[in-house]
Amino acid sequence: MNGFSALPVNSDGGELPPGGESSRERPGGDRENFRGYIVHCYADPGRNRLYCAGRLDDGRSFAAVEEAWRPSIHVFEEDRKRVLSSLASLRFRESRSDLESFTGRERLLRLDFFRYGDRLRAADLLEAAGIPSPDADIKPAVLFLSEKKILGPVLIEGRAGAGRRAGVVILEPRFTPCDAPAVLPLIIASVDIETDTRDNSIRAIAVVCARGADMDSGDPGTAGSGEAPGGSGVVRVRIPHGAEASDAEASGGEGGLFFHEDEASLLAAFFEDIRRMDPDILTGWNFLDFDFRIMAERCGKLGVPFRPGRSSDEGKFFPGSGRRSAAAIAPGRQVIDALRIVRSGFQGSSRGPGDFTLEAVSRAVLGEGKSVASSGKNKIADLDRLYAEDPRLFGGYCLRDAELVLRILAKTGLFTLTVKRALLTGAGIDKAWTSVVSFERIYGIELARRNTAPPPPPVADSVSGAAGGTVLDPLPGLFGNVAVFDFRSLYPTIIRTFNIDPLARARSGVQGQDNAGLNARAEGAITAPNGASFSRSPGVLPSLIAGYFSARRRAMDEGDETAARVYKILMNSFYGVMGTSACRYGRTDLAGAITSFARKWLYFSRDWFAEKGFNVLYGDTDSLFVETGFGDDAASGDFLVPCEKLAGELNAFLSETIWKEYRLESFMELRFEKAYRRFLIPPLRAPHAGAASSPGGYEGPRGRAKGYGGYLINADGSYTVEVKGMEAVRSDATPLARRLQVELLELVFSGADEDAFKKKIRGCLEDLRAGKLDGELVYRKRLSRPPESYTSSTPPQVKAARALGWKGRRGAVEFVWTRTGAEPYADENRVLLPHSPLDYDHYAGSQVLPVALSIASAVHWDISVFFEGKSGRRHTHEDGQAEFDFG
DNA sequence: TAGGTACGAAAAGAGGA
DNA sequence: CCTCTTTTCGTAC
Repeated sequence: MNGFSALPVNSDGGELPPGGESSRERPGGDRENFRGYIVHCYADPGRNRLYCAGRLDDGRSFAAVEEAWRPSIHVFEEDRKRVLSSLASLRFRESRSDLESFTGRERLLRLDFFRYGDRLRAADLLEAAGIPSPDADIKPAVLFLSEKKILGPVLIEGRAGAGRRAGVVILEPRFTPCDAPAVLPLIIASVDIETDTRDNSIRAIAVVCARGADMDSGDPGTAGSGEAPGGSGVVRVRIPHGAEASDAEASGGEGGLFFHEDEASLLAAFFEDIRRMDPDILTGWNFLDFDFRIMAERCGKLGVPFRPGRSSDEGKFFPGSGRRSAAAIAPGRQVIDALRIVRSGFQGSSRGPGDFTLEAVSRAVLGEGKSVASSGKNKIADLDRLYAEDPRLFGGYCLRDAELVLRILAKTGLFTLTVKRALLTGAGIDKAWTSVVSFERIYGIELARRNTAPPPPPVADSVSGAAGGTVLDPLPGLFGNVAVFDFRSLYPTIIRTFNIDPLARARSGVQGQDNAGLNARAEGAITAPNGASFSRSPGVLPSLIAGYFSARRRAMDEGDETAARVYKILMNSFYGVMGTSACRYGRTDLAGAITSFARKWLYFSRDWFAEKGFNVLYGDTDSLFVETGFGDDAASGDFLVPCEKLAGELNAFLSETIWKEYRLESFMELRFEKAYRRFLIPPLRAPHAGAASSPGGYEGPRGRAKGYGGYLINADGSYTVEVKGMEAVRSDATPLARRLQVELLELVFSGADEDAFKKKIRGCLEDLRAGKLDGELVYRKRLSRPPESYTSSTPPQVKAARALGWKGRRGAVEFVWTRTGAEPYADENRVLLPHSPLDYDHYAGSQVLPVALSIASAVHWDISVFFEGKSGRRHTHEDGQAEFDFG
């Protein structure tokens, strides 16, 4: 069987003998057409087939059984001998592939396997032998979907029969990708379990279902009204020991509440609930790491089949380790953690809740807390008591928590956003937020369209260290009437303009540094400032981005904010994945090409403004802060016309330059963003910041990069203090420092004099020492690891966490600074703890005076009076700038 | 199973006087 | 006691 065969194998593998139980009797009637969305596609190696499960547009669920397709692996023809000897023990058919290799230079062989298990073994053997392959590491189900160019929505033609665990079973399916309907008729189930913390046994399970259509924040009839989407739910409670079984059972069934004598029957009944509700998505708060895991464990212990999925195959839980996060599989459905989605959703946009407990997020998002007010140990004690005394109410709380999760996902719009993103990338709903998987799925499909194989995965950790964004030297001081310009979607427009793309790089005719000498002969290639070269034939990424830009424009015209946001987030993720070896398309010089172009054009723009006589005060990656020279009488509108004119002139010059230098059409666009009446860049706070000198002579103190304050001119003529990077926006500064910084900036910006400024500081220091500000002195800081793992030093937050007895636990800790150092402020139940007397010297020296000094020095006011007579000592630099230390 | 780099501040810790 | 380096966190883009 092995050996080269000239016989082409068609992409359906139709000529191969069907695997598995091919002779099994086949139910189902005539061939029909269906339209739906694939929720989960996975291989069943034991039966040698693939399952695609999901939801049809008509609302029925389906499971399609693909038995004809056979998994393959591609290898390079030059490795043929080694391949054949490595895989001698396996059955496969070898043929010349009709795919082009990624570089376009090698020939590829295609190995078709009769059994999924053989393909798995082959992939392992190839890897062990160090033989590269474009696709051996990719799961068959992913290859199948890529090959068929399926992102999720599909037309299916096949023979239908009724299913036991899915609405329709489709046999001998043929798949064709199609457009998504306006709203997918998905069903989402939120699950919450309550356990006995002593043995992790389950006391109650609640499940609430909702239709995806009711999860859209844009629909005020459901989510906006405060009603739980969907509404109907079931909660099952195990009868507590000592409770009157008959009493409890008497209320069974009412309001979806059921009682069970034992945990096993409770679990079995829960899986029956899931089967009956037949959701496409299972979720919950911290669902993967807690609820799903516990259910899997308890089922194993009690001998109950763990069947959260659409097939009789059991679900699986893979615990996370190291960087790897936990994974949960419920065959035919998606498992997502609402906590993770909410966390990632708050990252980019507005400031989220302080922590991500269900209670805190409910309060922040829905404006209400959970039913059980306490947390931590009190919560456990309260729940224990409640369970023993009133199991019905206990079940009610459990159900309510499950409902809260759905309402949070609906209210924030995060469910809709997640589904839209999944639809766009083809990554499942569970992977919708992972940049690498999304990118690889999109790119894989585009390569399939071009009949091109992916590149072999990069060697681990080989990709890193490309230069990042460019920061222009900040000029410290207080300035007036500053215009802020920024490049719209800088990295995506650079990718589009300069054809920066993995495939275009591979096809540039020049490969990396080893062939750098060929650069001059690479006619027609585009060479980035970092030396990377790109073919001029349109790359995959630039085309994708062009498409996304126009789709985004359409979405905005139609008022679909969510869709517009999805396109933007997706485009912005492209740069990041190209800078990591976690992505098979990632290469250091790809990321470097983008940032080197960004640097070049940022400098270009800065110089253009400078030549026009403008003072460029600062800039970071894609922005420029320019002194306009306008007077304080210039209204918001007075900035608009001249600043947009400037941006327009620069854009024209930029286009002209890019055409002259590269013969390329520019998609870059500098825009006038906003104007500040006052703009303050503080000097560096670090010691010796002002002492630096260069051969050219003495240079003043450096300004602080990534930290500034501005007095934003609003359209109505009012002002807003905006702060970036400094204490006022840092969560690890005390509320005192945050408030004081904004107030001092407001003073300076609104024209107060030095005396008023000093008066404010004096008042603050006096109030501080009088104990009037004790409520604003609590630090809050996260521990990225459990306290016991800090060995090289003991930072204050770790000291406080240890005092709280934290073990194996991460998260935010609140502490105050006392005469004996950091001490915890409150316990897990938010009960205040006793602590030593507060160290006001510390707060004065670390929270009040640094904030005051950085603003004062930018304005050249001398506030040294506040440092004398304290524990600090005064030093004087050559330029007379004062600097202070504290003992 | 996993987006990136640039930057600043504060405190602890190391080493020297 | 001082200076210098390392560790850690949080942020800008």
